[in-house]
Amino acid sequence: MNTKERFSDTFFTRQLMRWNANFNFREMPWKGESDPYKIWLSEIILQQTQVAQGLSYYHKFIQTYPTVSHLNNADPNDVFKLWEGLGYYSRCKNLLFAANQIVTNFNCRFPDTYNDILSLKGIGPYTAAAIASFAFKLPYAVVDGNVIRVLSRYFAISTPYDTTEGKKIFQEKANELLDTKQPHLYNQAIMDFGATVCTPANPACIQCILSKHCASNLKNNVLDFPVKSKKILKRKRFFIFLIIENNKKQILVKKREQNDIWQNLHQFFEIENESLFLAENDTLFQTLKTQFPGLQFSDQLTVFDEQKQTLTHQTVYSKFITGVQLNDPEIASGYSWINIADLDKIAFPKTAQKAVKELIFIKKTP
DNA sequence: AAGGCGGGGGC
DNA sequence: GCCCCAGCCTT
Repeated sequence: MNTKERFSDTFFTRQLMRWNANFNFREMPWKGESDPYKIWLSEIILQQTQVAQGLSYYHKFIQTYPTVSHLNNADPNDVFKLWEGLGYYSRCKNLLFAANQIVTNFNCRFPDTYNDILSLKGIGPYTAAAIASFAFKLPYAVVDGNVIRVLSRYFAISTPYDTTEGKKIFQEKANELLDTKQPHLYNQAIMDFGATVCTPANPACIQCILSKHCASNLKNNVLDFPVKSKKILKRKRFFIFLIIENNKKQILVKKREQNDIWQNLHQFFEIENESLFLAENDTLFQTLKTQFPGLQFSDQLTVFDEQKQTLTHQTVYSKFITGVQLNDPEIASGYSWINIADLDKIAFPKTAQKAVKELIFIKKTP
């Protein structure tokens, strides 16, 4: 083998496929699956989500909605309830939208060309390539976080991947490297390789069968790759949620429809106010009483639960307060009453789930 | 082109 | 604390 061949694309691909055949012991339920519906579900669930985190959701969804028709006929609230806790809730909304696209535009049959798959809501270049290759053996190369990491290190690509130019470069490189005769095996192989060998921190370069030809490893700067251009700014949010109860064991809630976090999930009566949040309880309760004459605050006004949640772009602080009733119905416009016993049928953000659980628990214990 | 979107886990 | 994860949509 001459030098040119050793450092060629075909060398990379051949070595990777060899690793896959002999040393890839990663197991996942959808591996080798050919039902495009199941592959689609697994891919949507795993967008920006680690396998371990998405696994139980995959099983729940397959069991509850075994076909695209089941999903399309479902009550959206039930689907969101099943998605509850997984995050990135627009994925769930788009899942429902796409299920309808498949039923109405494609006569209930999952589309079998790259462009038709790409036309479905919530499916971008990565997911379209994954479904096209895994379900239909079509020659499209996936580019996900794993692929970007492996390629940027092996070829020492220093173009930031989160730019238009970077995306183009990585996609083109991935296309060149693809084993077009067995794209499903190749795509699975490179992602498994990234997830188990060429990991973000502490990559296993010592045992890596590609390390002798890996440009960044040869320069001893593996951890400088991949290169990213933007830094995420984080802002703080302070929410006070009043758990307003009537004398029929009902709680005031509404679905979050605004352009904000937790769209399509539910919330209690919301007050977003930093200084109020940070105030002492006495001051907080006193201010609430004067600012909301339409509410009636009991003597046992208490902070029921307090939470801090770290999201990608925000740090969210939440207080849940009980002991509040309604004087003036006007205050509650946009909200509606729900039986406490039914609170577990609708989806809430993770940060509210402790409060929800305790509410239901209290209701059950007289 | 840039910004927003959840929650969990590794270090 | 910061970074990453089988990315995508909207503006």
